[in-house]
Amino acid sequence: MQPLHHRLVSLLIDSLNNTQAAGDLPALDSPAAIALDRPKKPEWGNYSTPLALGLARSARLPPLEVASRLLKHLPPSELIAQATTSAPGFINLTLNPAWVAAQVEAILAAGPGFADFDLGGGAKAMVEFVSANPTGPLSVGRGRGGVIGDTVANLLAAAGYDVTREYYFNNAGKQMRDLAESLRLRYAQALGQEVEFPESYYQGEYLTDLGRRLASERGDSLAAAEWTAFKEIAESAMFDSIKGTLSRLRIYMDVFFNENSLYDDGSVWDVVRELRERGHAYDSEGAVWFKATAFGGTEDRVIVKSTGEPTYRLPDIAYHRNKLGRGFALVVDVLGADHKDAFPDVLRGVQALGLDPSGIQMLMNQFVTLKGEKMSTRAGRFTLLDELIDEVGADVVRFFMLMRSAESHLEFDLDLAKEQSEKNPVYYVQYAHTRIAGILRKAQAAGHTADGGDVSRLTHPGEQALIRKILELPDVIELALKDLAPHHLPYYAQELATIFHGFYRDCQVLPSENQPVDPATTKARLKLVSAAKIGLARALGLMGVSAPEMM
RNA sequence: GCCCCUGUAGCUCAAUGGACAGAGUGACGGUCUUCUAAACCGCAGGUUGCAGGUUCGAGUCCUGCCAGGGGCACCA
Repeated sequence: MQPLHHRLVSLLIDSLNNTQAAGDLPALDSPAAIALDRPKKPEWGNYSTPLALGLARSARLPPLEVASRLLKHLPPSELIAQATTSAPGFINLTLNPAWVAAQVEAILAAGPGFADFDLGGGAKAMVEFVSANPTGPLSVGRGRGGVIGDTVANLLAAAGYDVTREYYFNNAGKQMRDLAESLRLRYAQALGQEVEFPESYYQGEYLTDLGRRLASERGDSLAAAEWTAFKEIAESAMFDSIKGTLSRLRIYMDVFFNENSLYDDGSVWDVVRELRERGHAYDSEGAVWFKATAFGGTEDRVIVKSTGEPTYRLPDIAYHRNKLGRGFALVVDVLGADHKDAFPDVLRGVQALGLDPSGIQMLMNQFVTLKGEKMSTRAGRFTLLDELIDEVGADVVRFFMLMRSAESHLEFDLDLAKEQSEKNPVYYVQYAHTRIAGILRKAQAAGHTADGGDVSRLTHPGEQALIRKILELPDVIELALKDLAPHHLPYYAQELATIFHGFYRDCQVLPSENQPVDPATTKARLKLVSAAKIGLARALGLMGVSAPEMM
């Protein structure tokens, strides 16, 4: 179902063209975008636009005059019941209640695919997220990027993209060597040896546990083993842990991309060679520099150290070229605040290779605090994502991680999250869904069906408001994608739940002893609540939150 | 010192440059022999960090300050 505002904007564009063609407005440059708001006051209709306010100056006419001329040429439409102007120059559109009511059938026909629409045209899109190196279990902070990335992937799929979820990691380098040596020492300790454990090593308890397990399972057979043996054991254990945690949050990656493969296939060094050939890399002080300043950077960057080793920037550039080379029209990098400043250099690198970086977008998320405590993996003073899931469950973790805009700091309110009551917004939304499920169960038991229900009876303000709200979901999806702002989803879900609860209060569906309901009304309302159930379930599903039948 | 993000009700946060800045939570007061009260209704709460500017219109854009977070490596 196409976002509703597409259809309304298209009417306004027609109106603008018609008005100009009729000579009622001079020829003007069409505005780049036509804003459409949902006004607060009922007398301003369901949608309004400041279009005329923007045109007034170049048309040399009062805004209100522009608005009424536009209205005169607004093409007739089944969507619109009334179009008015209001000071200082707004155009207000009221949806046609008959059209609104009829959409219930369309929602029911769409079923679980309701709110899907074609924006991507089947183009390949990738969301790269989590991307933690396998040096430890996932922290709470990683959970935010994980949930955000997975939800953006869901949104892209709903909007007609062919989506790949990708996890980028590096299992070489100093980090992994430190991890291996840390494990070796923990293993030695578990065997009863007195060893000094350097502060720079990984302090986390998970390695102590793993060391003990090794000691009990393998005895001292690893005492003389190479560090690479410990690396393999640790890496495998850490990936098991990471994948396990992600699956508890219903996150499943399509691709685990190893940075090493970019060395194995030579593409890292190809980048250096090509940058040199294009004149965008040069040697200085024994290192190879990327001329980032030629692409708007504030300073040039070392890509190969004087030791001959690449810096992190080089494989990053090679990786992003690789992404584009795999045919992804859209690439979303979900990054933590600590990596966002490196992103522009990656784009410049890709551009320097002669590629178009415009399809690569960044979704930065700020850190998560839990009870005000800062988290640091290396110091081992962090709260594990697994512990948080144990505490509040996957639904609450997902919903809370999505609730704040990504660039805003997220203070995870554990007390509220643990609250299994009306205070918790997750349950508030889920409860609306179970209320509907309850009505449908009861209807079935009592022999009420929606068969032959006439949705044109759905004219009550509570009914109309509910339908209009359900119809907003495609618009919310599009907005969330345009701004890469998945937090619009939990807000929408809460609004939809609120409006449903209001409907529930005002509009009895099934007859009861003290509340008789016309059988035809029951049938029509059964259709409506089924449509509301579809909308709620879809909104929850996009967030990866379950939609329970009973609570 | 420079760059990026954030600063909005007591608290946690929304608000594509549009109309009188909204929710939740907390406080207070109501509504259950219910289509499940995990709900609903009412009431209270604001100089949108500060100072300028841009325009028909600024929480939103620009400049300068202040505060918090993140970065500014031949670390990732």
